[in-house]
Amino acid sequence: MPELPEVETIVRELRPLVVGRTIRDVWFDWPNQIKHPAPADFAARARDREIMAVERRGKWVIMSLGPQDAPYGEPAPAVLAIQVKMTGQLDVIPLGMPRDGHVHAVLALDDGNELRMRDTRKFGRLAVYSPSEAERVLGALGPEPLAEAFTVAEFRHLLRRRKARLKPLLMDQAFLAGVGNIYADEALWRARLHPLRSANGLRADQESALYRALRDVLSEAIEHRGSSVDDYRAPGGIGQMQHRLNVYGRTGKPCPRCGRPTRRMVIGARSSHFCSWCQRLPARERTPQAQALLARAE
DNA sequence: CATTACCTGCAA
DNA sequence: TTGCAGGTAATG
Repeated sequence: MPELPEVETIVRELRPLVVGRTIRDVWFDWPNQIKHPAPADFAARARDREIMAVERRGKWVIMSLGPQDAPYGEPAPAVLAIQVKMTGQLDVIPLGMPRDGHVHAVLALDDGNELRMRDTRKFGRLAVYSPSEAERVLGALGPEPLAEAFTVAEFRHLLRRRKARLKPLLMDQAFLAGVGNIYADEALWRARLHPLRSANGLRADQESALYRALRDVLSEAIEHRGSSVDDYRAPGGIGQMQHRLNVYGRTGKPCPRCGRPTRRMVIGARSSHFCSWCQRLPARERTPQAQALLARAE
């Protein structure tokens, strides 16, 4: 399930394969995956544009497209934005290679290759935006946790304005861009914080620990090309970070730090994994709702 | 703020 | 055959 490190890996591996190429044709067979503009207009908006750059913003793959050079094309640049969500895979391979039934979008490039998205569950989305539309959509995202400009002081400030539980808050893309279920659980484990803790109830040293934990785990995951737990695969193959996860998907297994069992509980309709000992919830934060959730933990 | 729809594959 | 997995948009 691609989060920041997985999308970063996809972007790095895609970049040398598509930058400088021009999109010559567009095909798709599942219009629901076209987020913008209307599916009927999508191909015309994307066609005959050069891919100038490939970047990541949160969990989005962002391709800057040059102006259309076709006779009646738009003289303005555009942005191709792709969300791979749960099961999307991007590949650049020779045009016309056999497709299985899960390839639902293909961009033909001018070098005889195609950029294809394979997506079993069809949650992935493709959009072509004008630069100002892209700015609006991406502007709704929170800060990039690995950006140099993202300091512990800023993180502290953001945490103190929110009373929400840490787990759903870390996954809120408007709060912080790019963190999903895996790395939220892993960062909380590293920082020894219970997922139900309130953001504005942390001590200063705990705020710093969480900042460091987030940056460390995301950087380490990028070094290992992401976690291939289900369908995630970058253009260069699967990642290796799944072997280095300490709590995610390890329900019942011993905590690598203290040996006590890893527990799993449902918070905001998503599973959370945490150490029953290292990440205790202070008595002060054991509200009736928290107690009820904890009672249902495995 | 919490829940549901979107989807399919696969485990129970 | 049911239900769960989960990122995000949409809805209550």
